[in-house]
Amino acid sequence: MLSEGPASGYDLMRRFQEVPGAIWPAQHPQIYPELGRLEREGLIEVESEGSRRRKSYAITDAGLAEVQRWLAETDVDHSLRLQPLLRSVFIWLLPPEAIHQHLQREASSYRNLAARYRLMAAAVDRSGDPGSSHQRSTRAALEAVIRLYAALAEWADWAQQTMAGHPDGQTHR
Amino acid sequence: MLSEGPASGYDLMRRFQEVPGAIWPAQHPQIYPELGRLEREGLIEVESEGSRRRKSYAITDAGLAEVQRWLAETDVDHSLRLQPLLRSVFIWLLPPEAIHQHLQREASSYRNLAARYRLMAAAVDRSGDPGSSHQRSTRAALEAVIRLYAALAEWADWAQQTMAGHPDGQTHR
DNA sequence: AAGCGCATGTAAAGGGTTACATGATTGC
DNA sequence: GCAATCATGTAACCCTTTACATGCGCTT
Repeated sequence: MLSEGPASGYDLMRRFQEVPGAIWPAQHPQIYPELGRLEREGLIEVESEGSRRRKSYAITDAGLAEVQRWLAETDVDHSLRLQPLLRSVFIWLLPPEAIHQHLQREASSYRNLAARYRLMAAAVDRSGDPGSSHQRSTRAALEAVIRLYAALAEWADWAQQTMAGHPDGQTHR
Repeated sequence: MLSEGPASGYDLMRRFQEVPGAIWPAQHPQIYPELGRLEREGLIEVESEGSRRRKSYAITDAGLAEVQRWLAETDVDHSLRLQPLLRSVFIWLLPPEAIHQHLQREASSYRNLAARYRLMAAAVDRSGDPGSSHQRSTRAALEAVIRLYAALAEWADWAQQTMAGHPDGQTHR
């Protein structure tokens, strides 16, 4: 994240509450030790110190090279380790009414989330520096989040149909 | 997973290479200690011992109640902590050709994955006990995986358009 | 002077992966 | 007898979360 410009641990913490945090949450107990580690490894450096003990870090050339190496050379992990999907595997253990209710709520959560990120995307589209690569990356990530939540919303509707009452109906054990 | 019937650690390990493993991978070093822990807590019990030290576990009433409690009472985690999305946030650090290539490959990976799970889904649809709740749950989880990979494939195509050449073009720093 | 938000840390515990390690049975 | 597969485990390490803990500076 420091490749976008210098920042303190506190700055990063707040940034993690916005776009990147939607995708990869992190809180301060993870951030501060990691900044220390990266500094020891020479991938980032203290760029300035401010009031209230504030330390601002900047990425080094070695750090930038390492990010680029990671992006270009490491294998992509395509697994979908999503808790709602795990739940869906075992949802049959609940009584039919509870299944119905659960999927209903899920569908509505997903639609809310999709709407929230659509707003964020609109804000990005409006705000400055519209054609920069960095901006377009952020926008692309947001687009993925929007599409995935939309897909999950439609899936929850579909699942409700599929799980719904049936002739035979083995129920919840 | 033992709510579907008794199984040994080895059985579970293999099952994790199939449908549940697509969603929540786990390997044997996680499985065996966990079986020990669950047994100590009375949520599962040794149902039988076979040759080659094989121990088959079955879920207890307390265990079943605990799964149901988890499904019904705990908050759902809706975050999308997906590595490809994290990568997309920083992809602008690569040169345009590399971005193009990366997104191209991603799109193709997602289409392959979607196709693979469509086959699995077809196998489930064909195979026995077609209307059972358990079967329908598995099928629903597979449907989610298929739809998500399909959505990611289309997103990668879209992102390629969006990231592609532009008048201004701040490039990779 | 009190309270808020800025700012940084540590400790303990849980979850997950990789590597190391071994024993038992079956089929060729 | 040998290889493959069944079957189970441990150790070390990394990542993440929750809880505990503290100090600084501005505003009212």
